[in-house]
Amino acid sequence: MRIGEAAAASGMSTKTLRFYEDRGLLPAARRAPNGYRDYGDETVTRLDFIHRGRNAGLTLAQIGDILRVRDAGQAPCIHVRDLLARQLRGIDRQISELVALRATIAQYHDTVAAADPVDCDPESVCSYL
Amino acid sequence: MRIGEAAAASGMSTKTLRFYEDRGLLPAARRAPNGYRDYGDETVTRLDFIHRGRNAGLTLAQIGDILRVRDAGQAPCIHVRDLLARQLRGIDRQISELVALRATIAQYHDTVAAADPVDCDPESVCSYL
DNA sequence: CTGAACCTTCACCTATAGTGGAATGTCAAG
DNA sequence: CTTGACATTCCACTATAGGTGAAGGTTCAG
Repeated sequence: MRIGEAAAASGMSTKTLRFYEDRGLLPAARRAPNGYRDYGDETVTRLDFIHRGRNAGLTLAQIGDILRVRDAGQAPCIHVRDLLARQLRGIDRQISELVALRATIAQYHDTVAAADPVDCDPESVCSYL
Repeated sequence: MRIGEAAAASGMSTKTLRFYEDRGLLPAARRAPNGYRDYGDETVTRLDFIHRGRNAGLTLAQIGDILRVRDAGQAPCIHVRDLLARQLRGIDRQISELVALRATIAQYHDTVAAADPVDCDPESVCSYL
């Protein structure tokens, strides 16, 4: 698969794929005889993982750490295990922050929804927004 | 409470507090006769909320939206309700991304932890990190 | 009276995550 | 055999977020 196809399949630009390679999120791609990058299907899977990580608010650096650990696969040392444990704790913390925040916002929402919602003038700027 | 105390109480710099005021996350502070900002305890609570939001991965803009809606309190219009509903959906999406990611990472972690973890040479750079 | 803490304004900084553009190479279709 | 779509590298530039620094001036406690 050429870079354009991989980009299309993952909803990213070719620029972005080369950029990810440069940042170590994608391994240096196999090359066709003409020098073009030649990707396998696993690259699209990997790009989806990156995409999900981004959506979840992880930085490229964090995602890169995880991917590199996963790539290691065999012969994991104790430091790798600890890195993953730290990532898990960080994500757990982030999830519980979000859940708490969600509860707070849900409460505001319920209060607002319970009151008879007055439709304000759509022409004027809503003073709360 | 002066800005320095509020900053210390919330673990931020005075610069940051003025910056938040500028961005609308803090209301324009009451002023002492000498022109110094004079904060009440609720400001520290508010700063903590901002802090938690940041930790959860929300942007200042998102946090600001929530705070402004909360500040509105009375007379909420339909747009406010919709904004809150959108925020909730966004946060739900973010949470589910994180939960999915957590599962994936937990799986890597378990695999690694199951293997007999060899401690690698602490002097050399770990090739996976 | 001096120094720490405050005020404003404006510029600048660092990181993150890309994007644009130039100059060039490859290749399939017409 | 050229034209157009797609590819290559490399360097510069952009946008956004979230601040920080510096200049120049006031206020106040010791």
